[in-house]
Amino acid sequence: MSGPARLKRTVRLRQTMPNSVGRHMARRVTLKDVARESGMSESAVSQVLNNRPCRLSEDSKQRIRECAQRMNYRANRAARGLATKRSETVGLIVPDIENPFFSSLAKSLEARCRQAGLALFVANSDDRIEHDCEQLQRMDALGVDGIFFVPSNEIIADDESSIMDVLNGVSVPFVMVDRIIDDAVCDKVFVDNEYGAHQAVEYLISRGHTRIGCLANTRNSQNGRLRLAGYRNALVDHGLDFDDSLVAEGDYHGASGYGAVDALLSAGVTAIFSTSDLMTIGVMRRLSELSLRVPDDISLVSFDRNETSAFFLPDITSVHQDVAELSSRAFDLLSARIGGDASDPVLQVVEPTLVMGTSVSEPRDQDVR
Amino acid sequence: MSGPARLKRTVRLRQTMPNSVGRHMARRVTLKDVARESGMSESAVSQVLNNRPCRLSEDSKQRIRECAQRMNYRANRAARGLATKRSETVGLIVPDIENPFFSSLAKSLEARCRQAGLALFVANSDDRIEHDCEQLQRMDALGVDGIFFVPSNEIIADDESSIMDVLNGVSVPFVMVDRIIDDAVCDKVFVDNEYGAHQAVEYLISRGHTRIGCLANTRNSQNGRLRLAGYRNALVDHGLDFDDSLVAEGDYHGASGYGAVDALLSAGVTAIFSTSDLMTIGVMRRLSELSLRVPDDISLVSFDRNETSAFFLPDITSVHQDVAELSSRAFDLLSARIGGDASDPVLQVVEPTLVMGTSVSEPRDQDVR
DNA sequence: TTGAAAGCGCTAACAG
DNA sequence: CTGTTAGCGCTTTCAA
Repeated sequence: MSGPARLKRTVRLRQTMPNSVGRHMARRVTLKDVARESGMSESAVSQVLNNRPCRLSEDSKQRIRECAQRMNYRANRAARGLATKRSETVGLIVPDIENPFFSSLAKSLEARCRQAGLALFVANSDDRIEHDCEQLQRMDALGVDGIFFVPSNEIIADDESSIMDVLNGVSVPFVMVDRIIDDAVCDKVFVDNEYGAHQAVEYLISRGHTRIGCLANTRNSQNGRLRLAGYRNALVDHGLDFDDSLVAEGDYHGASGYGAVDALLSAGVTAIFSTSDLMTIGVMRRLSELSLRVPDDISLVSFDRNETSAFFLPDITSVHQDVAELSSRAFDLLSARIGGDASDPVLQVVEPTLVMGTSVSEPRDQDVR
Repeated sequence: MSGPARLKRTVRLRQTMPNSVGRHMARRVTLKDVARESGMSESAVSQVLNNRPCRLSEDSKQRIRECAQRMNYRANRAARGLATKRSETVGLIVPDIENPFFSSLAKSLEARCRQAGLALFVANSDDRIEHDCEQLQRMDALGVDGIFFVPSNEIIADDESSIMDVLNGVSVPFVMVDRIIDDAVCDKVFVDNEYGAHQAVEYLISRGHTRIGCLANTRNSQNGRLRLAGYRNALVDHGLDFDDSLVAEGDYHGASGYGAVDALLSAGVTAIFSTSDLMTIGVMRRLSELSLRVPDDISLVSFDRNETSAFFLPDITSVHQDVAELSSRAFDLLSARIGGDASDPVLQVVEPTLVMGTSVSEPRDQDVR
């Protein structure tokens, strides 16, 4: 349909700017330039442009401002930061920016920071411990005022020791969000994953299910283990046995959800608790291939709810993590620390809620055994 | 199910570190400290730690390295940047980090940058022109080495003039990605949206469809308009009439897809070309509610393909934008500019491909009219 | 009212 | 082989 000629098409064209070679990049105008141009001293210019309480004649002030404007002066923030030890910039490190939960967190934090006049820079660690360390040090060395940090799962799984050194070496405040390294001494805010799962499963039980499958990422996710724990505890709390064969291992991606369905079905489940949205998508696809309908043939509860999954049919009943609340708490905490608060580290828990959809009904026939 | 007591639970606890007040934040150790400690000059330390070709005795070198290590010295990058005019950091500005296309772009660029020893910081503009300007200036002032810039739609829609000033004032190279401001003088790399849409519609036509609906965001998306143009041109190229009533307006979100379906159906379409994944989700939901099956009752082609939509049933035939290719080109371009390349600005086009799924079949009965 | 001077932490050119 | 010096661009104290 397209010849290979269409591929790798590169157009080299002369743009609007007359005989420009590359883009014209003016040397940055500095404070000194403005000082010279306005006939004032550098310090005077600095004062005025930063609205410092200073006693210069209105005349001089005007002249300075006018000059700066005309010359299109903008302060070099790196230099300013060097002098003031403040950059009005904070960082966020996430394991996977493609994960809707984290991109939503990023957006939410960004909005909050902007309100406060801070810029937020997001870095992706790819869920790799060494990248966490790199980014942490880099942001610190670059002079951000504080850091929101969502650690890699690998860290929590492997060894906490290597990162502790890095963490201790960071010279700005940071708060740990969503995923927690127990030994770290810092503010932490996270969602009560265990409780969320507990609610979900308790609900299924209340609708009459007794053989409930659970799909969880326990291998490399602390939160995944907590969700499984919530599942287990809910069963136990209601006098049901925990049965290994009803638990499937997933990895937070669609394929693992897809692949887990058959085993769960043959174990005779009447409901599935899938502990992440992405996996739920895979589950639904497989169910659909098998011509099983939700909730008529099988009930389904999920975790999270992104823009995409919100449009599924049927509406999936799912555990909702309040990202806005999470961001807001994290922001307040970091903000206070940046402001100099030196009180003891704090642990804050955001409670998830079960959002009702239409993906759950009573089990079809009496349970087999 | 949970008393309000569980909400807003805040635990204030003493952490592992014995009588710490807040987190212990050591003063950052500086080059001077290392110099003093090792009995060498600052410049010597600097040379050694940066592996500069310098002629110091192995002995001194060792001592310096050992000292730096022991004192846990890490260079202040802001200061270094001030001195060297290089930060080894580049920025990316995207309109909406929650949009899977952009988060995927971010991740891809990040990987590419990391390979090259650059850190990538991502900023979100919320598709607001003033935020674009802010972020651009801020990154510039902070001393990044270059910027990947995906402009807000608003810019392209509203007025280009206001941002041109800002763009001209930026003192580091930048490349425009995916969305293009025509007047800007800089490297640009984008996907041929018009051609992608053309392929999609041509394919539908080849399968016998003549009444094809199009769902596009033309109001505030240049790329949306291009996709519509591709649709139109494909029709015309194949001797079909362009019919206004077969075009619905969307906004890239699920709800608009959902809402557009009924009108298209009553206009008698046998196939729908939905120009974005997110909208397609809404379309599918509505079709499903109406008990219309894809592709038996209606054919569907989409644009993009993210992790979520890849798991839909049926597989949606869709126009695929090669994010890896896009990033790679953008990176090479920026990289060259950072390296000093001053040749004329370049325009690069990445061709999208139509990925075959199973969402298209021949129209059911002969077309009505 | 205003400016000079010192310094933030680092690098680089040049002189011993 | 090694140290001194002079900045990078900005802020801030303090003296004039």
